[in-house]
Amino acid sequence: MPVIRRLPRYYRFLRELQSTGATRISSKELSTHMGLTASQIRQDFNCFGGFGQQGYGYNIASLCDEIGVILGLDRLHKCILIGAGKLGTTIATHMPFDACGFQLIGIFDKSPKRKDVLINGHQVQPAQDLAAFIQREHPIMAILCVPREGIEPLVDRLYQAGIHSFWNFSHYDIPVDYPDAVVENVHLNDSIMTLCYKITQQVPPAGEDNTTQ
Amino acid sequence: MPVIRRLPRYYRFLRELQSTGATRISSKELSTHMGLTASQIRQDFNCFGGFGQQGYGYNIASLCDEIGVILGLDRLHKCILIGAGKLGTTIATHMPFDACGFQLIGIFDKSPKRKDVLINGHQVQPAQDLAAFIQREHPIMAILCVPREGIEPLVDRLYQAGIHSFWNFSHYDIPVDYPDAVVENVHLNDSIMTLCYKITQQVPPAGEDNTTQ
DNA sequence: TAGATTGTTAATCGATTAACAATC
DNA sequence: TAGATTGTTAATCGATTAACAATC
Repeated sequence: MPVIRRLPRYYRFLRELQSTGATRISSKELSTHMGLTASQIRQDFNCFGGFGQQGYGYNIASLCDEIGVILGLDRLHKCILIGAGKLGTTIATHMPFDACGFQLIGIFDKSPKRKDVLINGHQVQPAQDLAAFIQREHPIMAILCVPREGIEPLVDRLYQAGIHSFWNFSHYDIPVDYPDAVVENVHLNDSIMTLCYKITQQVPPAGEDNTTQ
Repeated sequence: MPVIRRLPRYYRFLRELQSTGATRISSKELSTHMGLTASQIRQDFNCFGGFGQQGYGYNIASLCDEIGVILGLDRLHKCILIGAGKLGTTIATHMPFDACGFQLIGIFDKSPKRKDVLINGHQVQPAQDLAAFIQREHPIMAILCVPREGIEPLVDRLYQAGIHSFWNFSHYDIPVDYPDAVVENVHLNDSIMTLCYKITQQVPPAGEDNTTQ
């Protein structure tokens, strides 16, 4: 699982490298750029099968392709977006779905006022049509942009209807008691809070105890 | 370090709980809500000193406060934003800096055209004034919203000038070879890619091998 | 063939879990 | 006091690193 979390970084770096015209790289070289050990990199790539060649290293193009397949970037995944408010509209409009491997196939909002509003080519649909829509179109993920009060019953409904992957922007953590559900709780604040803490550690602290890590 | 990454989640959940009027919680109870073991929770809190009381549990309010202090949420950290384009303007306008423990004290852009444009009460300043400004005001973090080509020399300059913490939106990973630097490379795609992969795992895969994660 | 670099196994390190004594 | 629940130590588990044989 920590391996998987590193894959996107590998992917980005290798694509970047590829765009400079490079064709091969060794685990050693890669390790200096990524701040990991060569050993770990070889271990990582070998989790998914031997992509390298002894005495040569890794072919950047095919390595990229392999990682792309693992990450599911070689195909589009259908998704829906729920909550056509400010945040939802922004995401629906500005997120490069295709480039990210997604295809937005529907936007929903429970407010009748928002019905049929056109956002980025999609007519907002009423939330009560969700179950039927899901059964018909089989989207695989839901992007949640609803207020925190609405989130729990909504996730229940979606889960029942067959969506088990969520990208949640609601500023409320979806609890973990859905078996096999995949939830990415996206909180802007998360990063900021972590960063704050690290800053605190770095700057001479103002009188509180220096606990180890 | 994994402990620190869990703190924001603890914090959010406890605040949520607090708002419902609850005053105490045991590690056992907390564990069911958070999907962790009670043991781990006690271990986590004890990294920073004993916040609990035997036979009673934890006082939610004071636990929140303690975690808030650890995360640096009890005070404001000065920061600057660089790159007053579309993304930078959006962040400068919509990010709740205060609520996140930050205070935006300056916006910079290298383009003379953007000079003196007013964004959320801040006049855009020319990038060449950066060093002097940093020396005078001592911001602690820079939010980077510049195109990827510009990022490397910029980070060099900022680092020299005394900023060692970055929140980077440039869609290019800042390399890790600045000692003690704290970089949060924020890629929308990261989450999506990871999610893609997890979806892949979940959905019956279309003919590729089922490697053990 | 010699040099380079992978794939893979074993050793180390760190984080999580279990257990239980301390104590409210 | 008895019950509950923490703080803390020891045991387990998993991930990272080191080492080296396989092989291009």
